[in-house]
Amino acid sequence: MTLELSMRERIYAVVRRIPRGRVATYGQIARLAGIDGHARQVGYALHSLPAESDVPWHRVINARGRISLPKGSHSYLLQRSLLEEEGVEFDAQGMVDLSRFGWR
DNA sequence: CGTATGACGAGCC
DNA sequence: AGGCTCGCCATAC
Repeated sequence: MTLELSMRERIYAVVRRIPRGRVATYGQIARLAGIDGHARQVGYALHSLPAESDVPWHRVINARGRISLPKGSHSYLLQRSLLEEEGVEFDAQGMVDLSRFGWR
């Protein structure tokens, strides 16, 4: 077995630690996974995640507190409803207050 | 192996 | 406020 987890596995491991009702940013995930500066790779890893994964991909949003998906797309709506089910609130502009819902 | 791509981010206009 | 540029760097092809 490999001594070093692949970048993807490290990313998933961190995302799995995000508690219910909280959100984290791509950059934050990269930092916690020990790959600071790889925010884009975090997005790439989540994008290629199988649908039946146990990774809570919906709890990851961008640094501006917004969902990084085309507004109105199927994925956007899914992510938003999953978060709202957990109690995360969105303002009129589809933005989440990271000071209230951000994972410390 | 070179080029394009992207669920990002910070900065500038 | 909103949009554009540029740096970033693993992946895809």
